[in-house]
Amino acid sequence: MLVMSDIIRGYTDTIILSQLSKNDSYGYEINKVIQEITKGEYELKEATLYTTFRRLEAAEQIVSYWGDETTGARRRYYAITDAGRAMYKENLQDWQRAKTIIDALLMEK
Amino acid sequence: MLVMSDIIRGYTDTIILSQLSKNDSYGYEINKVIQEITKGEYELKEATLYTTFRRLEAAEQIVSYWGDETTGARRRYYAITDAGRAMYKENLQDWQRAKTIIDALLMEK
DNA sequence: CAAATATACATTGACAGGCGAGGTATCTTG
DNA sequence: CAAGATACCTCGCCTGTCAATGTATATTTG
Repeated sequence: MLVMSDIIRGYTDTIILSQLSKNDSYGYEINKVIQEITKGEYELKEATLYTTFRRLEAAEQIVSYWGDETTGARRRYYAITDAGRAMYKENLQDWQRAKTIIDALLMEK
Repeated sequence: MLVMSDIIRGYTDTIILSQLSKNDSYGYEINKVIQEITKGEYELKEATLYTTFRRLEAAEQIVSYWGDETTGARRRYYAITDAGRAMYKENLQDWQRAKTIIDALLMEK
């Protein structure tokens, strides 16, 4: 009933901003990194990944540019903006608060 | 952009199961208790609360019965079922895992 | 060399949860 | 008696997730 995707729901924006706060990257790579970090326990679905890019770009929290690969498939790189960094910082704080709140609400007496 | 409701999204079921695992209760009271526990930082919207009751009851994780108040507004009490307790236990574990995963994904290098 | 697999992008449409807005009824208190 | 608290409920919109589907290129393997 409650699946991992529901649990993580709402964090994809922050997760992607977090990755981009370290360095520019592209969709396929970000997904790979996430799988590595979580040891395969969590995978962003491609549809979700790309909708999230669209959303973040529309909100001007990231910008994109095409890579100049001369070989292999083309890559669309993303870079975080100042607004994105600010949002990321805020979301990090919210996550700390949320953890405390949910822990308190789920705590067994 | 990221609001508390998004953050808590997906946990309303578990939060309510958690409350009912302590004792039978009714909607209005559960909401009050949650506000107290979170010191007003989080409030379940009524629409959400009652949709959640319907969902949990349909899934046979809770059952309901009318209180026998002779005064005041009538109350519909809810009790957790065995299936509900099992689900609650599972969700608690999932929450622990989710915390670890999200922390890892949001951790700044 | 053909087929399979990996890399890399993208959209559409359905589904589910949250909730604003609206509604009903009773009791208490100033 | 008006206002506010207690207590319930539903409808319909919005938003995020994702299965399914599609495109194109490069590499590996039988």
